[in-house]
Amino acid sequence: MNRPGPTLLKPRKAPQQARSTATLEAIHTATIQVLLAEGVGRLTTARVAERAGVSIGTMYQYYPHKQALLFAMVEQQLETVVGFMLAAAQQLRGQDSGAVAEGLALAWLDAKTPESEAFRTLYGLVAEFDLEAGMGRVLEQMTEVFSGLLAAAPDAHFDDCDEVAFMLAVLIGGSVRIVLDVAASPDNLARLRKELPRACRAYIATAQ
Amino acid sequence: MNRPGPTLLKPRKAPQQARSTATLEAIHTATIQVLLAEGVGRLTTARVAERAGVSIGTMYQYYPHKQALLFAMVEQQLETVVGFMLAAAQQLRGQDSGAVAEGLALAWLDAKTPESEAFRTLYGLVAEFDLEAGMGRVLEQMTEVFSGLLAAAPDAHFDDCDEVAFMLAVLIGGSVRIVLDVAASPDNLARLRKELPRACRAYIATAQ
DNA sequence: CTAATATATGAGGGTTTCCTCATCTTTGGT
DNA sequence: ACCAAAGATGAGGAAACCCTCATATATTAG
Repeated sequence: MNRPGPTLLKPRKAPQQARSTATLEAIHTATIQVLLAEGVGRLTTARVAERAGVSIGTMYQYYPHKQALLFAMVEQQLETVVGFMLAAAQQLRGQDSGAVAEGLALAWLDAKTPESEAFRTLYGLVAEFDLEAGMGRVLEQMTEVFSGLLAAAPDAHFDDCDEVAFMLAVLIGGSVRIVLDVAASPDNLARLRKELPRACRAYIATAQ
Repeated sequence: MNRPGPTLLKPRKAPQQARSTATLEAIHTATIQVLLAEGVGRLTTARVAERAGVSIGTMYQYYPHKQALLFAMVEQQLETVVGFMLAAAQQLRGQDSGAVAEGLALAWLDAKTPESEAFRTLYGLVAEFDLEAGMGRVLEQMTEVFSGLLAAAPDAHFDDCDEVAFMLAVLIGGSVRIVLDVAASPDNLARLRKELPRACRAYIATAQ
């Protein structure tokens, strides 16, 4: 994997006037649109610029190269999800372990479902450079949060809290991802929403 | 997603002499090697040919274009996994539902772990064209097999066998995929191998 | 109003990549 | 030993792509 040095991935400069903020937004949404409409293989600077209604050069005022743009966008999406989950976690603190498990599952679904298309398309880029690292980071963060929540649950004590939290994160993250990725019919989503919380509760119950 | 018509993805011609079979093998392994060493972005016909020790033209004798080669390789990998799981399923037929759940989890792990690198790199291509369809197909097949197995379990009867089977497939497939993808340390694999069967058993137990 | 700064433009150089095709070599049957 | 079919070659045409830079326009502060 030829990951460019981290420095090279940073944006070139931040917008300072309202005008440029809008341009950046346009570029970002255009990127998603192109990705959706044409696929990763046809995601080119020219196409993005055209769809955004800006010139090619404008893009390069803010990002040193294509990769930096994509990296920034994925990074932002990941942060959104993490923020959402942290908020949900606060809501669940102190509840019984079963409720925590169910709540986390539902929260994850709520975080991912609405903009699932955008997520999917962006994750198509994951293989392009070293984004596994970013997603691994998110997984670790989630494990930590989950672990704290389970430790604070009044009803139970676990042998290895981290292990259970890791498994929970993996079960939730994995199943949601796979359904959104390869089988995102409303039907399957309904099934998932109904069964995943139950599965998580069942796992937690037998894990203590 | 600009999926090329299905016909266009078919190999150009099949090898008939031993020599060409070897060349094809060389091309296939070279593809994986390049993918591992350089990443999707740098997977070019020239690089593959060079690594395989054959000429560029030779590749195009068997595949009409790059996509067809990649498509064929992914397809083959998927078939391997399915075959492996079908064999495992036969072994589990007639056992109790808990044992079936555990067995399926372990079988899936065994199918995916050994060549996890090859799988990972190939799945990096999934976004390039319409491979979600292929993976969706596999998921459906697995759901069907799982469902049959659960229905044949002597110890229990489920309200909606298909639903449970679907969820089981999603839990197993998702968690294994995510760990191999983004957190494939030996440590995490050990955790998964220990906890996933337990989680599956727990889910099945509460689902009837 | 003016100067200084921020933002936008897009033609085009240099590179990379895909794939063809005319030509040559190897193989297997007779 | 001979030949038709199978297999292999690789220079190069055509297209796509990334990114720069000299130039032009908009905005803000003083």
